[in-house]
Amino acid sequence: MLKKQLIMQKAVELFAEQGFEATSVQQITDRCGISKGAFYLSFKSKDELILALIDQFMTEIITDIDSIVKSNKSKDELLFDFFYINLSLFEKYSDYAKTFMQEQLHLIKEEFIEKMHYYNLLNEKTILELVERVYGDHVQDIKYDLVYCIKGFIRIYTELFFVSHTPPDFEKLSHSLVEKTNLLAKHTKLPFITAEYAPLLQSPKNNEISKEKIVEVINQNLEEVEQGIERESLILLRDQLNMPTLPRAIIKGLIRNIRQHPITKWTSYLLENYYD
Amino acid sequence: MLKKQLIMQKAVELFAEQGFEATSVQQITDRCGISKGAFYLSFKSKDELILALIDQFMTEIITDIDSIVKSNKSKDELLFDFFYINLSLFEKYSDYAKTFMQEQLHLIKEEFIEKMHYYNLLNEKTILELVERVYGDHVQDIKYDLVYCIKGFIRIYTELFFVSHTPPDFEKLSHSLVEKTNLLAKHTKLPFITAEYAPLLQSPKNNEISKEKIVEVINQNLEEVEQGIERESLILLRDQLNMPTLPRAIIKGLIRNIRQHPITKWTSYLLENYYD
DNA sequence: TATAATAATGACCAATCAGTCATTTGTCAA
DNA sequence: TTGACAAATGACTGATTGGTCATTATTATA
Repeated sequence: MLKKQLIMQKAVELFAEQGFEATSVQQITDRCGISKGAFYLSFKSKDELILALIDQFMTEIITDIDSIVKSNKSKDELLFDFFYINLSLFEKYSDYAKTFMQEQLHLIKEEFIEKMHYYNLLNEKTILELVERVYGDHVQDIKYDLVYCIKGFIRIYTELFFVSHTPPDFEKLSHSLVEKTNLLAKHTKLPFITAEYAPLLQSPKNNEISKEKIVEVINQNLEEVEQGIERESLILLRDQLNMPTLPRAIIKGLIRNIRQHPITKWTSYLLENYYD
Repeated sequence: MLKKQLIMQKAVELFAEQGFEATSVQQITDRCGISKGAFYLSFKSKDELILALIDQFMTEIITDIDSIVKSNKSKDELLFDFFYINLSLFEKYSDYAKTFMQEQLHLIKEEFIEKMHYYNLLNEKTILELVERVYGDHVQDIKYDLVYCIKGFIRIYTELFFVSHTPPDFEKLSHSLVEKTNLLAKHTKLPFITAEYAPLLQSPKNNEISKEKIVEVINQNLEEVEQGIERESLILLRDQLNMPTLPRAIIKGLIRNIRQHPITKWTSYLLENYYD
């Protein structure tokens, strides 16, 4: 399990430098100081490594952002924190971001694209929730537009940091983006994304978080998490999925218990959105 | 020369589908219905093909957009037309856009990245000129921010079209983006990109358009353009670069003469910016 | 220390690639 | 019809790839 993490870490470094088509398994194992054969003890194939990296990166980002949006911060703080965390995460995981954060990047294999698509929709849902929380019903007609403007802001300023190599002032940028978003929210009269585009955002075909899927993820978690509050909470939560008996407050509390742990926080995100 | 165009056309199709790392020369020649050897009669290497494609796409886009910005349209029309043309061009050259329009895409070779960087800076300069023309001195402090917001808008809505496969309504979107840009231009008080970022935009190291470079491009044009107004204009303009004698009005007129021709319009762009 | 079980190795394989070049095909004028 | 030249071909090469597997090294157990 430790070896696996080492490979993923070195691999994403190389991918950010060269792209994964251009990075060979040999290069990865060389940088890890292990043999080529050892790679295939951790991953069945190079593709599986890439899928694992996408999962690791996207679940990390999405849970942290969703956590901010769902926190009980004031409306004023909320938008600022959202931008600030978002930008900070992209900096922290800049190797991942460089490798995967291009929407229609050449992920060649359909499998990769689908996965990114799925995570992207989850992310859009979170941003939509943010907009609704911050601006309430006043922005009903323009909320989808706001989601895309926010995405556009983040995209282009992140790119600026990647290209310019200047030390980023996330504080200043976040304040600036809050102002811009507020301006658009208050004055926009001509939204572009109206009803006909909305379905894209509202959980299409495979965007749904199913009970079975969550149970699967929990069982996976249980293999990796030792004794402790998290483990107990996981087991109780799994039982609740199959046979609900406990009151909502308790369930909420159990979800809270697994919010912080790096292995289980994705599960808490899934559950939180399952019970909404 | 015709063969070269065929190869470029089919190649960019395949690149948009698979990315160029994953596309083999054999695949390209198969789709063209020619042999592999014939490819190397038109291009010295696969890399040379990619560089040629970047040149073709970026010069096409940049000249057309710059042409709009430099036209004598009213301020009201200008911004709308800018968005409309920009979006239309991305649709027209969607295969190119899919392949190249990802800023930090894995163009692996330093050479590719540099080229894209260069063109990107030219594009930013054009957008800056647009902002200055439309909003005048009122936006002195926030103009660089506006440039990036405009880029962000275009980026994210283009992506939306690429992903959603819905028929795009450029008219509606352009109106919407005009409104958004106007809002930001009128009310923004907290710009992010101030003096310290500005140098990035103001013709750095290799962003300059040199006389020698233009002469080189003109000589290349002359090999491809037959007799006609364009050819005569090119020769006169080349002479003017080496030994200026004619008044500005005449030079402007000569540049106009080569504005429309597909082969020479990039030259007209270079000259226009050389004489500004 | 001896034995079993697991972890790690790297030579090897088949497939694929960009690029080459001897050969063939096509196209002229004489 | 012939011959000279250019255009086009595709079998071939050497290098690189993802992935395998017989062998070796390491660790744990008795």
